[in-house]
Formats: sequence, C-alpha cells, structure tokens
Amino acid sequence: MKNTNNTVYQLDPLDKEIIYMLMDNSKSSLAYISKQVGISTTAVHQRIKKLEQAGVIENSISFLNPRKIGYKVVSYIGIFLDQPSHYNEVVKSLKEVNEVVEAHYTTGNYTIFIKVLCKDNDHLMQILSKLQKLKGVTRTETFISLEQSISRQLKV
Amino acid sequence: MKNTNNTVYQLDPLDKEIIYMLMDNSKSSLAYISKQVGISTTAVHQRIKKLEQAGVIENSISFLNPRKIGYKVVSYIGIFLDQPSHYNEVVKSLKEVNEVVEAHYTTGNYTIFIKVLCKDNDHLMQILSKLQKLKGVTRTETFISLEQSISRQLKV
DNA sequence: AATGAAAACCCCTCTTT
DNA sequence: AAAGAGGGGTTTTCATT
Repeated sequence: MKNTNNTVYQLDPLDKEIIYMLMDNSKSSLAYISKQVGISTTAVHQRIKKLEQAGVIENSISFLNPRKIGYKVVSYIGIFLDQPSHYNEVVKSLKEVNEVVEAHYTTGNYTIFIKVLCKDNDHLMQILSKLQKLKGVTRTETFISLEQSISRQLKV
Repeated sequence: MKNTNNTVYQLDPLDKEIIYMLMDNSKSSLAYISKQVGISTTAVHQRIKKLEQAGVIENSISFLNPRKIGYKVVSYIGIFLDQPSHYNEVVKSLKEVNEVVEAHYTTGNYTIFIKVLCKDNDHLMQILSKLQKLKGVTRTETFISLEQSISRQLKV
C-alpha cells in the first residue's frame, strides 16, 4: 500500500542514525545497528518497520554498475518542445528508450530534462538522433559528464 | 578491494534475470530468486557472488524518500566558472552543502552541473545565493523539476 | 517505545557430480 | 556451473514492562 499523505515525518536522533546506516548499506544487520546506536535489536527492528510503513525508507535496491557492462558515458539532455502539450506523448516515447534513466518536467530553458546512459559517444549520437525525430521535439542540448565528483543521498 | 579493470562483463540471460530482481529489491531471498529463474539456491548464490566480485552489482542501499521529511523541490543547476581551474576548489565547497546530491564536470554550456534537493523555493533561493558567493562562480542557471516522470536503472 | 527469548527463516559453506 | 545437506547467523514474533 502506497503512502500518499504529505505530512512531514519527524526523525529523532536514533532514527537518523539507523537510516544513515541503511543508506550506506541496506544489509547492515539488526545486531550490528543495535550495537552502534545502543538499543536492542527488537527496538531497531520496530523503528525500521515504522519508517518503512511511513514511506520514509523506501525499498532497498542493488545497483548495477553501468561501466562494468560497457556503459561509460553519462549525459544530461535538455529537450525543447514546440508545445508543452506534447509532454505526455514524448515521455511515453522516452520510457521505451532504455538508455533514459531519468526524466523531469522542468521550469527554465527546457521543457523536459533527462539523464541518459550510453556505451560511448557514437551510442549517444544514435540516442540523440532518435530523440530529435520524436514528434514535438524541436531541439536538444547535451551535457556530457566527464567526471561525477559527488553522488550521495540527502543528509539532514 | 575495489575492482578497477575496464573489461566489459558479459551477462547471460540468467544473470540478467537475477540482477533485475536485485535491482528491484535487494532483499529478494535466494530461495525466491531460485524459484523464479529455475536453478538451485546455491547456483544463484554463486552467480551473485561472482557478479559482486566483478563489481557489476554494487552494494545495496536503502533510500530515504526526501519528500517524506519535507524536501519537496528537486532542481538541477548549471554553474559557470570564470576559470575551469577553480573546479576542484568549488567541488570541495559543494561537498559541504548537504543539499547537493550530485555534481558533474561537464562539456557544454556549464562547467559544473549539480542536482540539489530543497524543502521549498525559499530554501532553494538560499542555496542559490550560497552558490553564487563561491569563489570562481560567475553565474548559475536553474531548472526546477515540476514532475519526475522517469526514475529507474539501466536495463540492457 | 523498549526488552529478552524463542521460532522461523535465510545465508553460506562443504561435498559431490 | 550446478545440486543437496547442515551449521550458524538473522529476522520476526511474542509476552512483558
């Protein structure tokens, strides 16, 4: 069941300690967390369950390292649409392109802003030409990431 | 030990099935995966271990949902530097700003491109004014995400 | 909300093919 | 590369405060 309400969950210091450990490694055992934060394993378990039910902690996932399977190029692409009304249609097309891993409807220069993973620059060129053929797309602007110097989650 | 070589790991269909299950939920048990893909738990275990050692599967982490703790605004900011040589210094400063969750050194219009999470627009304004005071930063351009329509990992 | 104890489940190793 | 069996650890529930 998806939690949809908009109330802000108040984290106490123990919650934060627990969450940061899970954000670092979701397989941290209850026994290990328990030792670090100084409460029983059952108490840790209860807090995690509560945080999960509230939707504060989302499902844990494993990461596939794109580089290891030959995807070396990270880029961001701003997309200009002739009419914002084409947004839904374009997003639908974008969902069918596996290389697109994020898409945002944005304020500012672009209508749509996406993150794309490619094997190399040739591959990126193919994706760009595919994007430019989509109905409603007038122009794109590409930023290739030469180095990702920060990649982390929010700490509060 | 970090795997640093650049060979491309060849995934067979079983590897892919297993990886996609773990990318969806890193806590999928070996017994469950075993049932889905039709090989023994031991075989699944051996494959996962191999994929982890090769660095194809990276550590699993839990996600904190920023919205649930009051962070409602997702934005991307392009940063112009007067000299690229200020890059390292600026990144160092950016690392001290918790709201910055990604930073890239990019080709194209901007020198640095970042992703920022904020509570609201006022909060974003504060971050922007903080960024504009950093030495070497001449100008910034902001894209606020009104809706994230795609958020996923790479599928190959 | 927190605790200890017990049950159920799971990971991981070992042995074998 | 894959399978079954067993020991040790982990999650989960239960009763209690």
